[in-house]
Amino acid sequence: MIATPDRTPLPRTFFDRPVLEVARDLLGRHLVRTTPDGPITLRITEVEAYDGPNDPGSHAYRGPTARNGVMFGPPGHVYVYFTYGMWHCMNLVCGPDGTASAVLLRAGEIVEGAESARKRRLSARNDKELAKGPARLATALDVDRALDGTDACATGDTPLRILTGTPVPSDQVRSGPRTGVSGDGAVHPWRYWVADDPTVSPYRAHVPRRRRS
DNA sequence: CAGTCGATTCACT
DNA sequence: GTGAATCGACTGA
Repeated sequence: MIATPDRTPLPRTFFDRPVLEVARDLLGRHLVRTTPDGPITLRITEVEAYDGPNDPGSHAYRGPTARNGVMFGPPGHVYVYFTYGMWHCMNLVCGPDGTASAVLLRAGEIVEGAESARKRRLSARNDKELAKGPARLATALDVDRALDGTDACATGDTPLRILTGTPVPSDQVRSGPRTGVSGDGAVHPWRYWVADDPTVSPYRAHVPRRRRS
C-alpha cells in the first residue's frame, strides 16, 4: 500500500543537514520542473552525495570557482554543471551557507509530464529510461546552466521545486560506491538508491579516457 | 596558453 | 564490451 504523495514543499531546513543524511532522505521525494509546456514531476530513485572540500570526488575539492560557486551558497539551491561537452547534471546544495556539499540527482521515475520528457529523450526505448542516469535526468527535465542557482525551496514562481513526496522506508534504501568517480573519492559508499527500482541506473566504475591520437 | 580530462551517453560489434 | 562525441574548466608552465 503506497501512500498518496505529499505535495507540501520541503523546507530549507531539510537541506541544512549533513549531506549523507539528506541524500538518503531525498529518495522518494518529488521534483517538479515547471515549463511552458506544463509541469514535469520526477520521483527521485537514485542519488550521490558529494562532501565539499573534504571530498576528492567533489567539484568543490579545490575551492570555489566560477562554475561551482553555487555549491558554496545556501542550502536548497540547484547546482547545474556542463560535462563531456554535451551533458548537464543537477545537484541540490546541502549544509549551511559557506559549506559546499551537494547531492547529485542520478535517476528517477517520471510520474507526470512524460510526453514532454519523451520529446527530448528520443533515444529512450521506454519510459523507465527517460531519467535513468544524471544527464538523462537533466535532459528529461529540460535543465541546463540557465537554472544554475535556482532556489528549489522558494515559494511563488520557480522553474524547479522540491516536494515532500513519499519518503522511502530505510529498509528499502541501498548504498554503494559512487559511479564514475575516480581516485580517492571512489572509496566512499555514498551512492544511494531505492531497492529493486527499475529506473535506477547501472553502476559503472570510472574509466580513464584513452589519449587521442 | 596548450594540454588534459570529465559526477556520461549512444551507436556499434 | 568498446570507442567516439564534444567543449569548457582547470592545471601547470
